[in-house]
Amino acid sequence: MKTPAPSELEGTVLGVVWMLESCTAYAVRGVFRDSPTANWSASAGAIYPLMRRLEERGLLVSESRQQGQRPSRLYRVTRAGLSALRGWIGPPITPTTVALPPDPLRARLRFLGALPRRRRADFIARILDALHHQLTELESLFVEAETQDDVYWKLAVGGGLRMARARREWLIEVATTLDIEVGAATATNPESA
Amino acid sequence: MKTPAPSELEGTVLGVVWMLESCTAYAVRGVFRDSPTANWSASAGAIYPLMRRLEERGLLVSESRQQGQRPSRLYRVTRAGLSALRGWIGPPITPTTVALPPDPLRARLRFLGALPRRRRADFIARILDALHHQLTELESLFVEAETQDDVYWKLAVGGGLRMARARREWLIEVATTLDIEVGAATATNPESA
DNA sequence: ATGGCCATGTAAGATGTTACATGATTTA
DNA sequence: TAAATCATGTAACATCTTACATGGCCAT
Repeated sequence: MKTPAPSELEGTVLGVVWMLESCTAYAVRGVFRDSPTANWSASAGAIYPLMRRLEERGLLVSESRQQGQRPSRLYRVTRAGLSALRGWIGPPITPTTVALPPDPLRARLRFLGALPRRRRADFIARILDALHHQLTELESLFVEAETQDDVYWKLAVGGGLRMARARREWLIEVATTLDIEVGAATATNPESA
Repeated sequence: MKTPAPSELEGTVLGVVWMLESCTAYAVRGVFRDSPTANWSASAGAIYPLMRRLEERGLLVSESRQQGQRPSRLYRVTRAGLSALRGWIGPPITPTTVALPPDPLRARLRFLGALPRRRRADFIARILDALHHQLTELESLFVEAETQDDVYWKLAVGGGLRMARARREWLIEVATTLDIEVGAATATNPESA
C-alpha cells in the first residue's frame, strides 16, 4: 500500500464527506463544531490541509465551484476513498479502536490527592454539577436523534449518553467514597465567601 | 502568567512525578506503558523533551545522578510544579475536563453504514469479543487495585471499569438493534440480578 | 564475549493549534 | 455604507511519532 492507514481525524473526515455525499471543508468543520463530544478544535488549519492531502492520495476529489462567488471546493469521496474509509473502520479492528479512551477527568482524579481537602471537595462538586448539565443536554440530543432516520446516529448518540451516565454515577461513587456532600453541589452556588 | 497552562500530557507527567516523589523520565514512560487506557504512545521522543521543558519552566528540578552508572536525571516536582499540577486539575474546571471524551469506537460506529452488511456484522462481533477480553482484564486489575491503599487509584480504576462495562452494554444494544447474531462473548452475567 | 534488554536520549518528519489575512455576504 | 459574520485559506509555531543511536548491564 502506498497510502498509509488513515489517522483518526482523516478517517472521521472521510466519513463525514461520505455521509454528506459532497461538501466543503467548511461544512466538515461545522459538523465537528456541533459534535457533542470534545473531538478536535476543528481548526481551519487542520481541516483544509488535511482534505488537500486526502485529495492528493486520491481518496477525495474536489470540484471547483465559483458561480460569481469566491472559489470554493466541493469534495466527494472517491472509490478508493470509500475503500479507505472501510479499511479505517475495520475489520480488522485495531487496538486503538477498542481500547478504553483516555479521559481527562479520570486522569485528574488519579492525582486528586495533590489538592488540599477543601479544594478537593469543591472540585468534585463542580464536576458533578457540570456532568449534570451535560447529561440533560445529551438527553435532549438523544430525543432529537430519535426523530431522525439515521440508525447509526441514534446508536452513536445513545452510546455517548451511556458513557455520560456511567461517568456521572462514577463521580457520585467518588464523592460518596471521599465523604463529600453531594446534595449541595447541584443546588447551591457557593464559591467566594 | 509567564507559564502557559499545562497540556494534558504535561499535567499527567507532573502528576506521575509528584506521586512517585522523584523519578526518571524512563519511570514515567513505564507508568504510561502499564496504563490500562490508551493514552499516548509514551514515546521517548515525547517524554524526554517534555520533562526538559517542565524543568525550564521551573515546574520540575532534576538531580544528576551517576554513581558509576550512565548519567541519569532524577526529577522532582517543585513548589511551583505542585501549584501548576493543582491548577491543571482544577477548579476552575475546564470544558475539556468534563466534556465527553472522544471514542474511536463511537466514531467508527457513526459511519458503520459504509460497510457492506456482511462486514458490518463481522465488525460488531469482533468488537464484542475484544471488549469482553478487555473487561476481564480490567476486572482483575480492579481486584488488584483493591489491595492497594491508594484510594484515588482504586477510584480511577473503578471509573475505567464502569466505562468499559457501559461500552460493552452499548455494543450489545447496537448488535441487537442491527439484528446481528451475537456469540458467546455477549453472554451477560447477571451482575445486577 | 556476545547477544539481548535496560535506559537515555536525538533527528526528521507528520500533524495539529493559534493567529492572522482576505474576499463575499448579510445586517443595522 | 459600515459593521458583523460567513467562508476560505495561510504562516508560524508547538507538539507528538517513528526511527534511530548509544552505552551499560546481564545471562549464557
